[in-house]
Amino acid sequence: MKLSTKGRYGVKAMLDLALHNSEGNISLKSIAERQELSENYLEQLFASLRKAGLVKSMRGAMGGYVLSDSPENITVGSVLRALEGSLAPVSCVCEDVATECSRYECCVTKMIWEKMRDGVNQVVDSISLQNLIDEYHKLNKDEDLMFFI
Amino acid sequence: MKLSTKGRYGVKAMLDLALHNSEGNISLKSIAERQELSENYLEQLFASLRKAGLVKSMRGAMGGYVLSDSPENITVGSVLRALEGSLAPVSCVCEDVATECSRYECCVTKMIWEKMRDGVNQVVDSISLQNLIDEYHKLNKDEDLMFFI
DNA sequence: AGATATCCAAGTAATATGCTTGGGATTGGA
DNA sequence: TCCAATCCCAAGCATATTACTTGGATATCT
Repeated sequence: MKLSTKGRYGVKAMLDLALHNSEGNISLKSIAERQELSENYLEQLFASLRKAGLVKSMRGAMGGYVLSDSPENITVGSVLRALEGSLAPVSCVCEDVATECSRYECCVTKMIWEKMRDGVNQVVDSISLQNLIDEYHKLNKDEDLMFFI
Repeated sequence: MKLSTKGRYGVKAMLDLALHNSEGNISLKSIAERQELSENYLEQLFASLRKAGLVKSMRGAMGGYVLSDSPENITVGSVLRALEGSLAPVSCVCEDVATECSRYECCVTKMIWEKMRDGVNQVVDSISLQNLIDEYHKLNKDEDLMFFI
């Protein structure tokens, strides 16, 4: 039950963006270089993040992305769900597009999947980008690399 | 971040086994028929469950499987981990074989994955097969089908 | 005009999933 | 003693998913 690279890269990229939040538009090129990710692949991730309203984009020279809201108001959960879809462990209890199941009402195991879904959501919704920034500065107190995350 | 069919089928099959716990050896054939699963595929799942010590097997005619312990003492978590491996969302925080990472000590996002892992484990380890049996009887109070789960 | 960006749609190699197939070994009963 | 039922084991395999790459179009600043 692993996250795909979309979720992992997406959180990294969003934290990178948050750490450079005051510097205006941030290009995917610079994020890709700092985090050692494929720029073209990041494009796809940021298309989803933009559609989810988490980032705003500016095209052209000096263009790039900025967070749509302050880091305190963007949770890891919203980033992950924007990129991975529902974090439910089975599709029948997805918040977005729960797949139909004939015995939905009498399914015993459904209770498990719902609790797992809620447990995961509770964790990721309680972590904001600001929490990650704070953690970052705590870990990198001396050497301020602003680099690998 | 979905479970594979191994985890889903495995929980269903283990609940089926628990519901027939008093009837001696239960063949995969009968479980496969009741739950509409592939018998051959179930063989693979039960190989893992047996290695994990969750079921005991008896070969030959009248053979089959029984739970190794009472349903109260077998958790959904142990079943899922036996079949899916660690439920950690990324491999660097797997309990079993965490993959190496050069920046393990200074990784900011690691905190997220650990919390997700712990959150999921807490949920699934708090649900026993007996809890599912109780739930089953509650939902099927009138018609006692002993069939679909 | 031209460099630097985002945007968008396909294409693709590698990997994982969800089984099936084909055997072998063990056991209980006729 | 034989045979049917069962677990056990290793491979094979079609399909789907993943993790990108490629090739372009469009917008913006200098």
